[in-house]
Amino acid sequence: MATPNPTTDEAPLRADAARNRERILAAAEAVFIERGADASLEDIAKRAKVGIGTLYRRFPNREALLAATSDDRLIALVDASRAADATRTPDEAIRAYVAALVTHATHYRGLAASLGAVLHSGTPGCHASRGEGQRLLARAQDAGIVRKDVDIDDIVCMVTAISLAIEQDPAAAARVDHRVGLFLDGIGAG
Amino acid sequence: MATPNPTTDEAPLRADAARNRERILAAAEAVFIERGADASLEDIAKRAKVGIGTLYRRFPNREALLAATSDDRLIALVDASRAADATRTPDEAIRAYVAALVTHATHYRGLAASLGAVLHSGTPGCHASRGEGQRLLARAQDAGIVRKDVDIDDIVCMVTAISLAIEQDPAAAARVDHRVGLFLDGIGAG
DNA sequence: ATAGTAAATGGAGCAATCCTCCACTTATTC
DNA sequence: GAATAAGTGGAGGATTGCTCCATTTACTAT
Repeated sequence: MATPNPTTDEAPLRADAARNRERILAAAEAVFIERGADASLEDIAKRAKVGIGTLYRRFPNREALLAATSDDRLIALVDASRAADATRTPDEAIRAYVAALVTHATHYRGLAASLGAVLHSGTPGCHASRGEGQRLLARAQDAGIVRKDVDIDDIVCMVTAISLAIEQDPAAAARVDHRVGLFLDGIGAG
Repeated sequence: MATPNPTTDEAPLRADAARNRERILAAAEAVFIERGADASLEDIAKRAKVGIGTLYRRFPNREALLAATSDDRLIALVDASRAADATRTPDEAIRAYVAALVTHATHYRGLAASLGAVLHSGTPGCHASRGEGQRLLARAQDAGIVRKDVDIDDIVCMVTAISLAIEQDPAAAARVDHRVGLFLDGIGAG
């Protein structure tokens, strides 16, 4: 029984390990919000009341930890987008989704710069959010409002750039919709 | 004589210090290109044959060093833009300038993410390049080919996005003009 | 129950880097 | 050729990243 869980190919965690994993994630979220994405991993281990070795065993590097803490929020964001799908035009839907991603990427300082890596990490939330982005993009392209040669990574770069600008100057947060509009007009099939 | 140099309010550097400053800048440029914007500052000091204390005295943090190494190139870029001004339409001029900024921002890995900070650092090159961007933008807006609600920071955001895309996938470099075109179409006063 | 074993743990310890501090050196001025 | 202000270098403390492995713990089969 190498693959007891059909959605992953990893053996299930032992009960104590699963508990610790959750504790690490909760601590990481809290510390990242307090101190930014470059916070000390030892601080996180300490707050989770776990040895540093345990943290590294479960999350081999900072990226993995960032991705894992993002996971729940990314999935929630995808669910919300799917739920609202029927009530929105393709244009509204993709704008709303991009704005939601920006909100996610500015949840704490330093996350924006890692967004690209997080969305390539292969976690469930990463897959889900890329998938939803692709779906909305395809829908917009089918509707003829976005060019065919735009892909999901173009969108990720756009979200990253808008988020970095907010990090450097929080006043830019007021211009998120404006900028999303600029970019989407830019990639529009005029 | 507190302000012997009318363009800055700092006392002029002693001859040896000015020499070392140049050596540090040259070393920084080389090391950043080799190892990216997060290279070790001690490596830079070593290559400049200067103590680490000297580097910190002149450039109190990494941002300052990044901004200073960008300065010459930014000024060259502004000069080139001004020189070519008479021969270009407002549209051509702004496209060329944005493309030049992208080239600058992709000069080494990690610079794109700092572009916003560099262009807010207050160095001469930073002022000059923002000023030139504003001039070209105003010219394009007066000519009715760019929306009135676009500002220089929107442009910087756009340059950042395109540059990040190139960093993640160097093949995207071939599509710079294409992407600049897309986004400038987007901010056009259609 | 309990013995066997594979998984999990924690933290000591080494390496890399940041950045400060200050005793010493050097350029400049009068 | 003093006087002095500016500049220098690098030792060293602090922080952090990450590895390694002796020890502990949860699960399983009997």
